[in-house]
Amino acid sequence: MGRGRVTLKRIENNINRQVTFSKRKSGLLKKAQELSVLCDVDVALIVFSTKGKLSEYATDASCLSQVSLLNLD
Amino acid sequence: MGRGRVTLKRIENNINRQVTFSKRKSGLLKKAQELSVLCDVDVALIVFSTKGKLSEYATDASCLSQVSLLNLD
DNA sequence: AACTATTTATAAGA
DNA sequence: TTCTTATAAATAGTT
Repeated sequence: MGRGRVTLKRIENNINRQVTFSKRKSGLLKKAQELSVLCDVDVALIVFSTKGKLSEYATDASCLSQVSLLNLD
Repeated sequence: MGRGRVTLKRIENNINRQVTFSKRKSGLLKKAQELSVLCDVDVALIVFSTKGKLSEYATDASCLSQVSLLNLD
């Protein structure tokens, strides 16, 4: 999307990678929420960074609490 | 997207809900994979249906194997 | 952090 | 239900 086509390859520039991460993480969370509401299903999504869990989303609280535990190891 | 705007509300028509579920699940999985590759992070995504786990995705195999176990309860 | 040109996703339709 | 197409939504590069 945007001004150029996406190349499925690690973004080497640290700044650009961080910016893209922030933008796309938001988009992914939104899409997950939409799928859940529109189709009446539970969704669990966890995005890790090299330093640990950064973001999570789930429609079912109990499911999320269980999934979250995975990152505590 | 598409021919009309999205209304964040459960799709009541069963056929339409199934079709939308199939399309959007694919899109969500693709986006999750892209985020992982572009930004070099691990992502775990699970989509449940009322009848059980339907789809999963994770960049880290060990993470996925653990997450998958959650649905066996 | 905002903007906007374009790409991508997708709601309807065939 | 797989393919097409018009259009909404996401977003890459820019400011």
